[in-house]
Amino acid sequence: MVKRDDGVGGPAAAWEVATGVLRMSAALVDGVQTGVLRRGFDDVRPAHGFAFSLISRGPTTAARLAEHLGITKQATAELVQHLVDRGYVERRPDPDDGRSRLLVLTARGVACTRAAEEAATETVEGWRTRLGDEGFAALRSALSAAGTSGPLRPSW
Amino acid sequence: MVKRDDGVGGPAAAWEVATGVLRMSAALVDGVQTGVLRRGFDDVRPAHGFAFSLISRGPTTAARLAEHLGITKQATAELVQHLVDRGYVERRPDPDDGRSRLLVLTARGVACTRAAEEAATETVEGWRTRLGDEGFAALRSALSAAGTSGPLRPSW
DNA sequence: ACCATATAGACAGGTTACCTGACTATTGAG
DNA sequence: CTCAATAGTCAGGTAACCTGTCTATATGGT
Repeated sequence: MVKRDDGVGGPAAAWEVATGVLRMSAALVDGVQTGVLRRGFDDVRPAHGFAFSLISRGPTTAARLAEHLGITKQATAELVQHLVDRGYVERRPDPDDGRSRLLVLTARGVACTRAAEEAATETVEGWRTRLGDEGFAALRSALSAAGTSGPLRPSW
Repeated sequence: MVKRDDGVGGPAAAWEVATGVLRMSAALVDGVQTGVLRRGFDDVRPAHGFAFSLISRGPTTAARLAEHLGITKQATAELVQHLVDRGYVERRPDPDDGRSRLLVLTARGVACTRAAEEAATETVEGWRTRLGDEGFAALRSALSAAGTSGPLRPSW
């Protein structure tokens, strides 16, 4: 008689899921990175993508971005400067608060964000091809049902 | 008539899966990190875990570890020194090759590896609780069917 | 047996992405 | 009107990576 390890539960299954998640995430990050590179953006790192994902939702401040990324204001200022220098982001005065400056994407920043979304979609569509519609739908609903929430940020 | 975006395919679904994978991976890394910390190991980073995962499979050399982690030999040497200094890893002469030294886990290294596995299992079991056995099994098989392969290493 | 080349690892030095701490300017509440 | 809180900057430090160079050992061709 087989043990339940071969079915649903047990540490072996947990470990398999853990490594699967890590591999899938690594494959996604890598796919986005190379896809963005292939589209001509060779001066952005994955961490910048997480910054884009906030800024593209509308003008933000460096302080909010720092909280979103989970890093200090100083590190954020450096990251923003990098993006400004390379023409992805623009700083403009905040009409409502003389201390802060609003961060907005330039046209190039929007293009890069779109490139990242396309690359992510490509990678994920590759999984859908392998899984079939049914398996893909199962993956999708499992991911959302697992309820891992919080801001999207680099993990290590 | 609803569009197929609400069913299986389309860019929206792809994006949802992408962010779900990233969030789940981040939650796992975080869960392992805090779980390992709670078990008394406060001087290891996630990257060390990927080193442990290779070394725990049997004695290795720094060169093989470098390739496994996808970093240079120099960075690997530094990482290994860190682990040796803190009593997780031991260097011993390679009987078959006078140039290389074999890396093996100490008792402390084994204990830390086990702590990481326990923490990972805890985190994954949390998902199983939310998903139910059926959803969890679906997640498991989707992850393995997606066929993302390659060595387990940090992605950014 | 010998030499050329490849490989394992160490040493020196540089880059960068983060950190802490101290500072200025502006806001907002009592 | 002051005073604490907040947005951002400046100065300096740390650690994890990098490239380039070196020695010692191994290996394959002549």
